[in-house]
Amino acid sequence: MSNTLPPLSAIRAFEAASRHLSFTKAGEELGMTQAAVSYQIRLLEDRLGFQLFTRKTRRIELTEHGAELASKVVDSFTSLRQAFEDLTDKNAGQLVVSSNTTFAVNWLSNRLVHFQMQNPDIAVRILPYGPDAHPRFDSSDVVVSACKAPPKDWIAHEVVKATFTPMLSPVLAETIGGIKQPEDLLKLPLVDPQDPWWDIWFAAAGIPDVDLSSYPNSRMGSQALEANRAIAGQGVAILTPYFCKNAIETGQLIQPFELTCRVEAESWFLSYPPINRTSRKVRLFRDWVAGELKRDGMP
Amino acid sequence: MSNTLPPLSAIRAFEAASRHLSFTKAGEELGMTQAAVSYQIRLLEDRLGFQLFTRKTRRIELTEHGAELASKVVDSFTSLRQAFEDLTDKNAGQLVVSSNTTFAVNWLSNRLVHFQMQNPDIAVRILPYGPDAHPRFDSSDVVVSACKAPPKDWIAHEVVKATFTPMLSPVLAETIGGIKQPEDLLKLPLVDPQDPWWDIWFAAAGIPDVDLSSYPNSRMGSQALEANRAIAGQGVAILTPYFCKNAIETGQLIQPFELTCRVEAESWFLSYPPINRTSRKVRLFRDWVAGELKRDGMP
DNA sequence: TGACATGCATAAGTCTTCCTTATGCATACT
DNA sequence: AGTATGCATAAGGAAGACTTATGCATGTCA
Repeated sequence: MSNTLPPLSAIRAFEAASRHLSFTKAGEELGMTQAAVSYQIRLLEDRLGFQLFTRKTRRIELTEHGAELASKVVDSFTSLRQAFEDLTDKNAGQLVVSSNTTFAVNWLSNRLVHFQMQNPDIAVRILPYGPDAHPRFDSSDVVVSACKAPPKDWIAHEVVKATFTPMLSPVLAETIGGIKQPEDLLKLPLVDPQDPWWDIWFAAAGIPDVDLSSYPNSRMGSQALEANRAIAGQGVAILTPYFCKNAIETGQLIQPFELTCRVEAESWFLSYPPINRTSRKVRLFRDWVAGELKRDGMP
Repeated sequence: MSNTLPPLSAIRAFEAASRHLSFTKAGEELGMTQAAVSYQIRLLEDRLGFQLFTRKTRRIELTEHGAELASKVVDSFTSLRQAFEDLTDKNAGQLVVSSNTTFAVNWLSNRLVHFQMQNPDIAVRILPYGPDAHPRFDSSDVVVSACKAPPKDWIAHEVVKATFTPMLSPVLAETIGGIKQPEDLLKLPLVDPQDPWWDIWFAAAGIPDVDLSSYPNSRMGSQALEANRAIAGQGVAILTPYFCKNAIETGQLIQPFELTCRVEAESWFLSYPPINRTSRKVRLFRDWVAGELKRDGMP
């Protein structure tokens, strides 16, 4: 198959002209003048070496060859338009959020209903990714990731600062007569003792160089799971208080100390590439997240 | 369906890039640089509002959306290419000759075999048209018409001058003891007495204002038919000698007088639009016709 | 392990091509 | 007859496509 299609602008003009059987109307559809269409058609005819239209007075007719070509070209363009339309439709109506599991489970999951009720025309698809996976930067419209900085050039909004403090179930605390001092925590099992946050917190609490190497390693990697184990009384977890608000209010978890730490600049960021700045669905989602945070009294 | 396709050049670049999964290769195929492809893809991505390719190092991958779009776009372009290829193939291999019946029957029909033997790759299609019809200027590659001048701007070769003289079968001539003088013809029935050529010929023969109105009107309109009736002895026909050569040589017809007439400038012309000047099949046909004429001793 | 090759991104400048404007022509309509 | 409509054509202009040149990242090979 000789790969050399005639100039596409000429084909496009022909496609429209063959549908309208009028250069003038085709021009209108394509947003150009009659003369331009005429020029393009002639170009195509010269290129092919035969007439596509018969010029009657004030009227054009497809020639035999022209008619044959027209039907195929119109078909091709129809499916081409369909392809783009499908894509933009689907794309406009579907918001893909790549979020790490923690945020997805602790924050998004139980609020998303509100967003969907406010925006019934947008189907939200959450792609959660675990601690060892990477966000799907490419296939997502929006990414929520916990990191020090989102990809370069991306637009980023800080959602929640990654603070942390130990949490445990009141029942577990009672087993050792309550938690009075940080040291008390070491009497209990830790959920994911390998979490680097422990070192930082204990250091801040005045217990540097705590050795957690003897603790069994359960490596949960996601606050959602860690919180569940903590609630079940299986150990002490080190969690972000904001995400535990509900569990604390309902008495499932207690936060024994006010002291919270954070790794400098580490936060959850909602981010998206600049190209999405003007995207309706992205704007709506971003504003909705901001609103929710404000209601929670977040800065 | 929103009719606004993205720029076609961008779509074309995407189509090629998606097949090669390489901007460089796509550029080669399209005869442009890698930079140009990169530019067009970016254009398309900006327009659509999302990425089509993921840029890995020294490699690109289609995103989810990109892959979906690619399959459809490639399909569309494939059928588009196919459409043009079909057309040019068919067009290159098929020569459509619109010829008036006289020339088609008297000249083309029995010689065409030779042309087809010389050019087995070209399928000749003759569209004959009767005396009251018009040549199919549009749907033909070549037109053979009897007229004073072919369409303006067309390239025309005079094939046969439209000369004429009475012809009849020797049997019919014998019924009145042979044809000695032009007047003798009036003793016999005329095939198509309404043919204007009669007036002209009789006038040239020294018998002006001959009144043929009483003759039965059979209005054949095509020399082929008129010749047949003359051969059958049904009357005298006024024909072009060149087309009767064979019938005369075989004794089916006689030409009683040397006198031939013609209407000024009226001829059979082989003509075609300038666009076909370089067409192989048209060139071959034109040259073949010229060769045949030369063999017949025509100028 | 450093030198080189490969492939994409980007900026600046050029040049082509496409399009508009303006006009003419033929013809249909009133 | 006069006007409106539709296509053709020429000339000029503007948008955008493409090239050149360069940078960057990384894989490869001596």
